[in-house]
Amino acid sequence: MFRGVQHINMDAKGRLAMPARQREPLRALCDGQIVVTIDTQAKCLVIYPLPDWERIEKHIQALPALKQAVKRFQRLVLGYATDIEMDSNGRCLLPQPLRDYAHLDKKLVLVGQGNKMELWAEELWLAECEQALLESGPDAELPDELVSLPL
Amino acid sequence: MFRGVQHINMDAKGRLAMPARQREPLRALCDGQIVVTIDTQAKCLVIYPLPDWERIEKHIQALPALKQAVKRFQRLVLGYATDIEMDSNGRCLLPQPLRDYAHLDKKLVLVGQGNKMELWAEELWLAECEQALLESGPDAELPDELVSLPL
DNA sequence: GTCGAAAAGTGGGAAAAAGTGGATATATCT
DNA sequence: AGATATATCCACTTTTTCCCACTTTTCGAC
Repeated sequence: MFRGVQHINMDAKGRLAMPARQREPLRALCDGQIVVTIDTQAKCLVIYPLPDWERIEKHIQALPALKQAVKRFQRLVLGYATDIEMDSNGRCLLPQPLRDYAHLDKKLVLVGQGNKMELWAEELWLAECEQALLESGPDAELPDELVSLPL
Repeated sequence: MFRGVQHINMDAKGRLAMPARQREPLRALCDGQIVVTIDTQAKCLVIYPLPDWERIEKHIQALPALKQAVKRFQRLVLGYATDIEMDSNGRCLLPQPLRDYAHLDKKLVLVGQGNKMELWAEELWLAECEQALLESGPDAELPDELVSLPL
């Protein structure tokens, strides 16, 4: 399981070192084989262990492709999905198109989400946090699903 | 499986170098034998490994050809479908009619879609992305199939 | 608290592979 | 038969990949 918020750096070649905390889980789950794609709802990337992604990919491909909105969703999410492997130093090389989409430069934030991780440009992550706290904070009106959560 | 968004160049002779990432899959699946045809719903080309295309071709041919709309679909998709082989350098020569249909000039984008790939003029791809992000982005009303996706 | 060892993070460089352009040979058409 | 167009091959340049070495941090022991 992937947990925790970690600030990490991407080097000049576009390589990012997986934090030690996530390395062992990654080796165990997928031998360092991950798939990175985009989140269409936010300017960030999502990182799946390869076997998990393959299941999700099947779901997405099974959708009715004649609906224009569905087809476009498939194009983005399947299109950007990229196989990536950790090198011997535990680093991953992110292809330019993915970096561009999420506006990644040097300072990044890796956010555990249980079965997957999210990768943000630090600046965008801070903005997202702020916004999210407005919507989930003390003065917010929460949707029903949240109100009834057994925390 | 074909994955990832890759920006590539077509040279003056209309040749395009398959990115290294896709070459091994292509050699394994179809020994470099592919079929390229048009997507009737978007101004792009689709690239299939030959054996996959042969299955799809059968399906299309089996459709009721007396329906005008079906017949016309067949004409386009079967008509444009062209056998292409990678040369010794891993390059493919795209016939003029296919280039014309998708408005391909120098800068192209190759988009993996699992079992097939799409080939776009860079300019049109960017426009398509923008449109798709409007329809699947943060403010979009998503169709039910997408809302219920377990990502 | 400080020192030391080990692990994690970082940068750079050399070898290999991929991409690109051009040249020569082959086929086709007039 | 000549000329044009097409295809195949070769050679160079650029990029990518892989690996090594250094710095920094963390953890543990004294």
